[in-house]
This record gives sequence, C-alpha cells and structure tokens, in this order.
Amino acid sequence: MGVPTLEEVARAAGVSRATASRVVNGSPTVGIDVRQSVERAIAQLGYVPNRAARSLVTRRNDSVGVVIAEPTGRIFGDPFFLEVLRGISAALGSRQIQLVLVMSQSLDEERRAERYLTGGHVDGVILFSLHGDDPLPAHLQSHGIPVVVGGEPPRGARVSYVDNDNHGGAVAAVRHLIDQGRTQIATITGPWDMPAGVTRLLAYREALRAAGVAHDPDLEEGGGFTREGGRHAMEVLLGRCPDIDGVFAASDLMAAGALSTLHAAGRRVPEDVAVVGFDDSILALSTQPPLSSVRQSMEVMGRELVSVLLQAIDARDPLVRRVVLGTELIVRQSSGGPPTGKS
Amino acid sequence: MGVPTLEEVARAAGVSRATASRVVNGSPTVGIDVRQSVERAIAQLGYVPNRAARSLVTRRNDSVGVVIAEPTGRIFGDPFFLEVLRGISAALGSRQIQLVLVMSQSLDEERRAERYLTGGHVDGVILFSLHGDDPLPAHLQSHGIPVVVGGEPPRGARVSYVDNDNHGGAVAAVRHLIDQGRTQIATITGPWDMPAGVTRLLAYREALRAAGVAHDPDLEEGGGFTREGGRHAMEVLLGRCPDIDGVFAASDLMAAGALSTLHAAGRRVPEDVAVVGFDDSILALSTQPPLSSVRQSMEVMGRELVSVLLQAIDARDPLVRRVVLGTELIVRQSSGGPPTGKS
DNA sequence: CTGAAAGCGCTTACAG
DNA sequence: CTGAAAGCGCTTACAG
Repeated sequence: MGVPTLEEVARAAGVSRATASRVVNGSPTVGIDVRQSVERAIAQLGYVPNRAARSLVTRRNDSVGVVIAEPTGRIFGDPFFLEVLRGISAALGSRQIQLVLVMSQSLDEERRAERYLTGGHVDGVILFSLHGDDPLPAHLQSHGIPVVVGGEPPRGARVSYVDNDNHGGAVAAVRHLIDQGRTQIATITGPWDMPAGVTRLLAYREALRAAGVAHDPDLEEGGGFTREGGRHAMEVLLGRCPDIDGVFAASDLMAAGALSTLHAAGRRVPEDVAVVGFDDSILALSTQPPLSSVRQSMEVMGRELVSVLLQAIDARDPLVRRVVLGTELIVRQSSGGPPTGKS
Repeated sequence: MGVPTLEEVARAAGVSRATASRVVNGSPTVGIDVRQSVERAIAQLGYVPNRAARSLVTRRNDSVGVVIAEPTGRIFGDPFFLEVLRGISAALGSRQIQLVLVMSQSLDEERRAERYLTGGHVDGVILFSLHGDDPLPAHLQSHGIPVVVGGEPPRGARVSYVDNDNHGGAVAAVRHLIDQGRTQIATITGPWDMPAGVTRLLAYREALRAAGVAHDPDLEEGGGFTREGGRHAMEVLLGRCPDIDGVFAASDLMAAGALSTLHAAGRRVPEDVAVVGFDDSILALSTQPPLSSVRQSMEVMGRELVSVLLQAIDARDPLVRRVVLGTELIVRQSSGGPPTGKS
C-alpha cells in the first residue's frame, strides 16, 4: 500500500518495469496497445513517479534555484520580485520543474546558499539583485552550474542575462521631460555598484547631450534606490539648483521620496517640477500626484529567464545569451499627464 | 571524478560506507578518532551528500512546499508576501530544508499544484491566501500531508494555522479613532469570503459597540482588498453619510484608494476625516498624508509557520496548533499623528 | 563501536 | 518493440 510504485503499475498492466518506465517517460518505441494498458494502470493506481529515485539515476534534479541575494535588505520591499517570481513559476511549472527559492540577507546566509547551490542540488540557477562586483555567478559557473542573471550582470562577467531596457527607458523618460519644455532636468541615481542604476544615469546624460544640453554634475545626486535616499537627494538638488523644473528618478521609490521633499518645499508637481520615476511599480499609483514611470514587464522577464536557463541546461553549452526586454513610458499627472490616469 | 560519493569518503578515511554515513548524519555511536578521520576526508574531498539517494531511503524530501494560490491575482501586488517568504526562508535554511515555491493563478495551475503536492514531493505544505471555502488544506491532509495555513484558515477546517491578531489590531484601530473624538466612523471591508476581512469587520463592530455606538450598516462598505475597491467604497460611503469623520480600512491598499476619493472630494485628512489602514505595508509611508496602520510582522509569521510545520512533520501527530501573533497600531498623520512620523 | 548486506524506486544500455 | 539486469548513492536493521 502507500504510494504505488512503477513495479506495481507494470504488474497491473502485465508488462515489465522497463516498459512501464518507457511509457511514463513518453518513449516513442512502445506499442500502442501496450502503452494504453500501462496508461490505464497509471490512472487507476494514481501513480506518480518518485523524483528521488529518478534523480538518482538521471542525475538531474528537475529543479532550479532562484536566488534573491540582498544583504542590505534594500530590495525586499519591492513588489517587483513577486511578479518576476510569478513569471518564473508559471514557466517552470508547465515543465514540471521545481522552483527552489533561496533568499539570503546576511553574509552567513549567502555562504550557506552558495554551498547549497554548488552541492549539485539544482540543475541551474537564476540570480537576482547582484552588485557590480558580485563573484557569485562566476563562482557557480566554475562549478559547471548553468546560470542566468536577472537584470544587468556584474561588469565583465561572462554570463547570460535577461534585462529590461534600462537605457531605452531612461532616455524616453528624459526626452519626455524635455518635450514638456523642461530645461533644468535633474536626476536622482541608484547606487554606483548596481549596474541598472549606472545605466540609467548614463542614459540620462546621453538624452540631454542629444538634446544639446550641456552636462551639469550639480544636477545629479545619488539616492541609493531608497525612499529616504530620494527624499534627501531632492533636498540636496534643490539646495544646489533652486530652478530645477524636471526630475528623473531612477526608481519609483526614490521618486516617492523626492515628491515628499518637493511637497514640503512648496513646489507644485507637475506645474513647478515634473517628475518621472522608473519601474512603474505599485507605488506609482499611490503617490500624490500619480507618478509617471517607465514600465517593465517583470512577469515576462521571469518567463524569459527560465527559457534562457533551460536552453543552457539542455544544451550544456557555455554559450552566453543576452536578452533585452522593451520598456514603456507611462505618463501620469506627475509630469503633466491627465488627472485620472488610471492604469 | 566528478562529485565525490560517500564510498570515496569511506575509502579515504579507511572505514566502511556505513560508518561514514553515521558520521555525516551525526550519529553518536562513532568513535572519536574514527569520526575525525572521516571528517577530514569529507573536508578534503568536498563531499556533499546526494539528496536524491538519501531521500530514496529515508522517504523524506527535506523540502517544504509554500503555496501562494490566488486565482484573482489580487494579492500579488502585496509586498507582504516577500516578507513572509523571507521569514520562511531563514527558518528553513538554517535547518537545511528546501523551500519549494508554488504559485498558482489559474484554476489549471491550481490543479497542477495540487497534483504535485499530493505526489509526495514535499514533506509538508505552507498555504496562503485561502478563501473561506477552499478545500485545499483538507484535501492535502486527507493525503497525509502536514499542512499549516498562514492567516485564518477556511471556516471549519481542522488545520493548524498562524495568524496575526486581526481582531485585536482592528479593535485598536477603531478605538484610536474613537479616542480622537471621531463619531461617524465608517469601515471599508475586505471580501466576504476572506476570513481576515470578516474578522476585521466584526472587530470594528465590536469596538463601536463597546464604546456604546449603535450599529449602522450604512457605514460599512466592501472594497475587495483592492485600491480601486477602496476608492469606490469611499465614494459610496460619502454619498450615504456625508458627515463621516473617521474611516477604518481593512487594508492599506483600500485605505490608499479611500484617500484619493477623500482628496478628490475636498476632504482634508485628518482634519475632516481621519483614516487608518491595516498591514502597515510599504504603501503606508507613501500616501499623502502618511497612513496610520496596524502593523504585523510578516517575517515573524514566516518563522512561526515553519516552526509549527516542522513540529507536525516530526511528530507525525494530527494535533492542530493555532498561533496568534500580536499586532501594533502605528499612528501617523492620516489620523492625527505627528507630521514627520518616520518609522 | 563497526561492517556486510539489503534495499529504496527508478532508468537505461544491452540483448533479443 | 520488449525484458532481464545492473546500478545510481545512500541508510539502516542485523550481527558481531
């Protein structure tokens, strides 16, 4: 009794265990009648293959590790991840692959995660929220584990990744501010060691340059991708350049912080200062006024990550794949959009 | 070559495979000297036990399924889950147990998830965001799988759960509004089929009754735990009772929606209407003004869920355990708190 | 305290 | 197209 085994299925169907196994695994070399009787037995007994036994011989785990490593805790407030996870989960589930979630906040946890991942317990790894010099992808690769990074990978790493078009999105945001007639456009940037932040900053500069605006370092201030950082950066910017009339914040969270500073300083948004964020997160709709932002589909990113990873696992090739997903600027009140801009 | 096996460890240490296994599993019946030489071999070879092989014989997976089932997609914007996941992940990781994440949105996915979970692939299951009549916990239990529910379980289900003190939190919120001198206190409720929503509504009524206020159904309106629902509910309430001066929303998301209605209607918050939400989510700090809310520690909930589940798995008893975690009212500007209420 | 041996449930060359 | 047999890496009574 208990859980039925392949052996019992085979007996019930009057075939050998080998043949039953072939049916379960969809081998084409099985007679149609034999196949059917095995399938009937499977249905009748409610047979489910034992993963452990299968793994033991196939040397595959049919599981993928998803690592969210963020020692600073910075990212954890971000609903962003849930969406990516959903995309990953959907793509993996339809292929009968387990999603093993590994979150590490402390260095201790990170070490344990690394030991686990290199222990051969997963067939591949999806990595998130890396910093510029994170050795994890290279380390995993050196153990022969297929890896794909969500977002920009550490500089110089030869690793596959799927990223949103940070550059294109940021350029669109800044160009939009220019189109609105803004001439003193500041930016609040992410941390220097996070590639996405750097890319968005470079795109900001490029968009201004393309519009013939001279580069002014006084208009750039770091906000560390936090709300408090955004609030503070806005104060600094306002102190340095009181005539700012446009702000591109590299994340919605920082934009929300900037808004409260502007509010406190008596600046009207968007009349006095137009603000655009990045992420089009849930926050964008709850700020006052609603925040223009650059949208990226996190769910699509999740699916794409799985697709790239499975290719690497199946092909067992070290080919580096890079996928860049398009972004879209959503204009709301904070930069002159219509008042009831639902979305 | 490749990954070292127990056999190789044993050979290197000059003992039998059985003894090596005992050392790996911390059996006390091993001579101190033998133990040490095995440990040396393990370190030298970088041995890591093969989970599949172990599972096959122990009949344990050393993995726990975490199910987020939300066909409506309602909950997915909620950063809340990430925090719970962190708590679960931390508690599980320190015990070397895998966190297998299962998200299901469509009925199809839900069915697949159920098949997976009953297939003996996990040692136990943590369930979230159940509706009042969800048969999943009972179904899993009938397969002999230990289950614990995060939040209130479906009515009448004999299943262990860990929940925040929704009742106490809601009572505190309403009492606070009363203490502020509010006399026309409305509530925006969650959906009727979600226990947490119902509990918060009942607590609202009880707190008013305790204060000697007569029950007025006109002051209650459903908001479905969504922002849009909150916005609409506030319109309805204002239409029915223009003299409302306090609102208890059963979630921050609905409170945020209510705030925009109040804003559009020209009501000042908190001067004209004081508002309190529930969850103390990331939203509470980004609304204008910042939102008073009932805080619950989601990370603690995660740890507690693991603790209860592991007890059930180890004990193999059908004992039903109920854990209720305390909540705390955080007062911010939306109900008369100080202007710069950081937190 | 230690070892020889059986067995967990499956897949997969190898024959036929 | 099908079956007999070996073997994946581990744990655990059972002896001693």
